[in-house]
Amino acid sequence: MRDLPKTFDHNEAEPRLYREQEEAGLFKPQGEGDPYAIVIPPPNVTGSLHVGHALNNTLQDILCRYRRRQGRKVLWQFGVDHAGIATQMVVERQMAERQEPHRREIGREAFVEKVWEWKGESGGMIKDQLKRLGASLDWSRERFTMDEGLSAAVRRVFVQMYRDGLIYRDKRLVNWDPKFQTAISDLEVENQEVNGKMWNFAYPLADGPVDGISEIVIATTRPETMLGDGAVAVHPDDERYTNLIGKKVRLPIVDRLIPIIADEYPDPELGTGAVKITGAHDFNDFEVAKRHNIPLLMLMDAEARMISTPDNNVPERYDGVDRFEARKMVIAEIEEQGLLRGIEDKLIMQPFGDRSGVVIEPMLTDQWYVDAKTMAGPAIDAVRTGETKFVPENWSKTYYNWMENIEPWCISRQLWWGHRIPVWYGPDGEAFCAETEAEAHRLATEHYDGEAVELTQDTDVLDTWFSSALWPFSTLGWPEDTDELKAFYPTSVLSTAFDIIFFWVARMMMMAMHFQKEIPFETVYIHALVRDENGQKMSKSKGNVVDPLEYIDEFGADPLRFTLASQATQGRDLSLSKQRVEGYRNFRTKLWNAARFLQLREVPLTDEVVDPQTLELPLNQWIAHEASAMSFEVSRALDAFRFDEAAAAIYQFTWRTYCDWYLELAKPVLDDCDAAAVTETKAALSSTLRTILITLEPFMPFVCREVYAAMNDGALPFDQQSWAVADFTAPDAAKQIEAAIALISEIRSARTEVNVPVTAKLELIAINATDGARALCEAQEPAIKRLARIETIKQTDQAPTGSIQIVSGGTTYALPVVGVIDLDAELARLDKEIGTAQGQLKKAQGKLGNERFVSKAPPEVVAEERARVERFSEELEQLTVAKARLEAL
RNA sequence: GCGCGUAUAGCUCAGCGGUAGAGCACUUCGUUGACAUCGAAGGGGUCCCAAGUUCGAUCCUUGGUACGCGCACCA
Repeated sequence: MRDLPKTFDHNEAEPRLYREQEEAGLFKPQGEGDPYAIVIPPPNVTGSLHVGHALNNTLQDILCRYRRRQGRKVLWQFGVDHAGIATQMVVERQMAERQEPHRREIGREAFVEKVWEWKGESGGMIKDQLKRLGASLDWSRERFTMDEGLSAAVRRVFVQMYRDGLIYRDKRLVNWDPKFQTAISDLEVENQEVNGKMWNFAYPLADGPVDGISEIVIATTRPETMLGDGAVAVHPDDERYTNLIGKKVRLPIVDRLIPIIADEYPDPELGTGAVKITGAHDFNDFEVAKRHNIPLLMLMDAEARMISTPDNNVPERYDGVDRFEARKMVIAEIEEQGLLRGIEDKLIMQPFGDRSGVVIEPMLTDQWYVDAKTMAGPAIDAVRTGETKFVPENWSKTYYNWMENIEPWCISRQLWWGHRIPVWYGPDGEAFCAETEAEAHRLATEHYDGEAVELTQDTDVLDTWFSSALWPFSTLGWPEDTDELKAFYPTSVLSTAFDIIFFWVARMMMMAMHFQKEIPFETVYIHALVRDENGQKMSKSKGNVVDPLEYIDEFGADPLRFTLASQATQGRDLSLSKQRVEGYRNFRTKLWNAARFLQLREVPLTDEVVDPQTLELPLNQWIAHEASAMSFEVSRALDAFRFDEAAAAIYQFTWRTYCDWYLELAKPVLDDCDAAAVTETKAALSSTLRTILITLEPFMPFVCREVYAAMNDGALPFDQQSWAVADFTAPDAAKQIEAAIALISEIRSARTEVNVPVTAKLELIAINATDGARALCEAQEPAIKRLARIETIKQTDQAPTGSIQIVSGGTTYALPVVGVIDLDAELARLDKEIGTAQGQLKKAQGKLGNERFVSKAPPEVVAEERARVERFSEELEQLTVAKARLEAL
């Protein structure tokens, strides 16, 4: 046993303790137990630890440490995501800051080289931060979505899906990000409401007025796209326009003739009921254009600047003009021509790139797609049958909702950082999809009848989420048939935030069901969002972002972890407040000091196993009983992912039960009792502390390890201690100690209320004590004396005059306080007690007086109510007697 | 428009068909040998509103109010 210093220095201890664990190999799968695996949601290589990571990784760490101690062979798989757009953006920005040439100038290969360099230098930051949090990840198995093995997995999957027809190339409208000049998926588009305008333009009828009508007025929020209009559509039932269907209008500015067509799409209630159709720049219009065979005119280049081509007929003055500038020009020209029929302010939904923040442009391009609809079927079934469970369960609805309406997944990105699409093209554009270039050549040679041809690889890379979707099996070594894959797949739990269900969880489900024919994980635990202490969403612009590392600096990782766990309830976001972290820092200190108390009394941690059955003292039986209950409660809660309940149980037990009561009640035993009682109590003090350390360790690994190591006297190393605690109950002992606690509390309360000086030692007189009360006073005499500041305990059948009287457990106790008693205060106190008893009695009697309650309520409820009536009337009687005596003085 | 969620103490949140809880904050008292990062005692709630189901509703049902989130649409 080594003396614990007065305080726990987390800044010194935590890094040291972490190193010790890592060096001891504790984070690697150990033993031959039932495998338990969690794959970490791979942080971005650009990432740094934010509160969401802190929460998620704390919870995963708790699960892993808990399962390890249960003897499971635990793998917590670490890895990092290459984060295509995000990383390319970071590196490009850095290059710009250093005034280095743009990536296009240095070329693809050199740029990718630079990104790898950058990754090597600054990509590991989050690892150190996770270590500071205490995350027990297996660093030796670190993977990267672009390492060799995972890249091979990506190619295998792509080729397989291509051959199965689940990946295909298609020309359709995509969400185009003009800043990054790449396509992005629907999920990467954020629709935001912005203040915009709606303009009404008149398109003159080409062949003169029809029934006196000479123009058709369309409404648009995007005037610049009118340059590419291919038609004007009206609803077939819209009587205003029936006569115009089939006529042509002269499109202003470009001076093209376009038809007026009838289609179900226009809503007669909206706008003018006539809709301009720009097939190449609007998703709805694209569908209409396809139905009516209307030409799709591309208006913009990759940077969303207007282009003038022989095809689109756009006047040359627009060539190279930014789309928003072009908008102004169009409006001005329309107005000049006298065709502007109105402007209206309007809130419009505008699509923005989630990374770039610029307005997304629908563009007609060739892209690669995954047939998500086909893939979704088995993934939906896996959740519906309960093979994979969402916790909390209601997230499965979100999952179904999305999966059942899933659209093709655009997986190609016009970026340089990422997995290059494994497709090579022949001179005639013929595509050869293969895992290697050599294989592509083989296919090509075969295709071209033995003729060797030049092949060029597709220049696009894959969506980052494509490789993440393989994470649960690619990190275990797939496509190789590894031992890890056999042992740890399917993984046990996936823990993540709800906003990533579509991006990641759903796609992992689809890929896993297709390639493993088995679920990727048994449980998807969806944790809450961390908000600031006012419940506000954290954001850089609000300036309310909490840096978890600051809390770790100030308080240590343990309190932060405990705070996050204690707040991790189901179905509600959590608010992270500094005060709460402080509160749990105090909790850590409390535990520390309890351990110091044991040291002071020379109680080390040993492995002298105390069989609770052999305990003699009710006090020790009681703490063993409580410790057992606590341990089972924590297990139950963790099994159900109720981190908050687990944290509450261990907190409550450690502070309230062990420190407040058990240590205090044990002191008189240690001081005054015989050697056997002292020995037994020391053993119980020790084994209960050990239970606390074992149970708390998943939540507060650092302080628990430090205390255990310092106090260990010949016991097993901490990590060999098992989670299991004897299932022990001692109802009689529990009853007695609870009664003692109740009595002591009531004496203390009465003393305070009647203003008895704290230092005054009183006599306690049990009046006509019940057998139980007699036994209690005898067995717990030292404790009652010490904790309630009692001089002597007596039994009598007559209350003395001039005393406070309390009723506890059916017995009246008198505390003679002649000279110090505050008569009015005691009267007031008794009145309060009487009032409470009366209230309870009335309530219970009321129920029993209700005929229907007695006949319909379950018998045990009725019986309970009867017992309450008895108890409260007795108590009331005793209190009334006490009051009468007092008044008689 | 579709879907999900929340409303309980001053604050942040648990909870339960039968007696309403925790942490923090607040009040009073306290340098008794683990702990002032502490201890003891205490104050504080129409469990959002209304109706219904029930012997009994804070809890279940319906409707309302307020707030939040996701998806879709808006020429």
